[in-house]
Amino acid sequence: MRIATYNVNGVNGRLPVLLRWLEETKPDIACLQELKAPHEKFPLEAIQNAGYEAIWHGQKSWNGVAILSKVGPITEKRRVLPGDPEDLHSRYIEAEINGILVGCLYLPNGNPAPGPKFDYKLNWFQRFTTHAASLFKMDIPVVLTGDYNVMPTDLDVYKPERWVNDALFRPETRAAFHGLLSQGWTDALRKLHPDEKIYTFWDYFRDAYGRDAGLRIDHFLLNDQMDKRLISAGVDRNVRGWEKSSDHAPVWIEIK
DNA sequence: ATGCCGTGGAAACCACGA
Repeated sequence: MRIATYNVNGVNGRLPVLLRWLEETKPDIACLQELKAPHEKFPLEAIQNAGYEAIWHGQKSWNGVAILSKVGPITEKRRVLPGDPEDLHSRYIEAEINGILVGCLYLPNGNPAPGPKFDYKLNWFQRFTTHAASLFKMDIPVVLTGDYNVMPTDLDVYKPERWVNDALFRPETRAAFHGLLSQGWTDALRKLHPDEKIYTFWDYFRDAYGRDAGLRIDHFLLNDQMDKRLISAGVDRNVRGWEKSSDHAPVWIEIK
C-alpha cells in the first residue's frame, strides 16, 4: 500500500497536475495541503472520477487539507487540531482508513521570525505535539504526514547557514520537531535514507529546482506499529519539473 | 540578502507563501 503527501499550492490551479500524478503513481491514500479553496470549491467530481473518495477541510484563499482514498471508506476522526477554539485555520484533518490512522497536517510557516506568526507556529507545534502523544500510544498503525515547515537537520537544507534565522530552521523550530520525534515517532524518509540529500520543496524563483536548491520539509512520522510495516519511501521529484507544478513535490511511503 | 514566482481574491493591487 502506498501513502503519499502533496502540498498542491492551490487544488484548483493544480488540478491537471494533481490528476496526472494520481494517475501515474496511484497512491492508495493521498494527503493534500494548501488547497486554497473554500469547502464548496473542492474539485470532488474530478477526484471521484480519478477513483478516489475524499474528505477535506477548506478555507477561503489559504490553507486547506484533504485526505483521498481508493482503498475503502474514510472514517473522519477530526478536522481541527485540539487546544485552541480561536484557531480557525484549516490545517489538520484526521481519519481512519483500513485500520490505519492518518493525520494530515499543514504546520504554519511562521515567518517573519520573531513575531506573532512565529509565536503562532510554535503554539500550533505544541498543540500538535500534545495531540500526537495520544496518537502514538494507539493500538493501530498511525501515520502523521504533511507539510511540517521544518528542516530537521543541516542535511535537509541546500545551504543551512542561510536559513538559521528563518522560521523553518530556527533552533526553536528544530527543537520542537525533535521534541515531537522523542515521543518515539519514526521519520520514515530519514530512516530509510540516513545520509542521502532529500528535498521535497524548491522555490519557484532563481531556478531553485534546476540548481537543486531545495528543502526537506514534508515528512512522514510513523508510530511503532506503522514503522514495522514500512518497506520503502521516496519523493516524486520529477513532478516538480512538470508544467504548472506546485513548489512542493509529492512524498510517499510503501507499507506492507 | 532578496518573494526575483505563483496562487487566490478582490479589484486592476494585495496577502501570503518558505
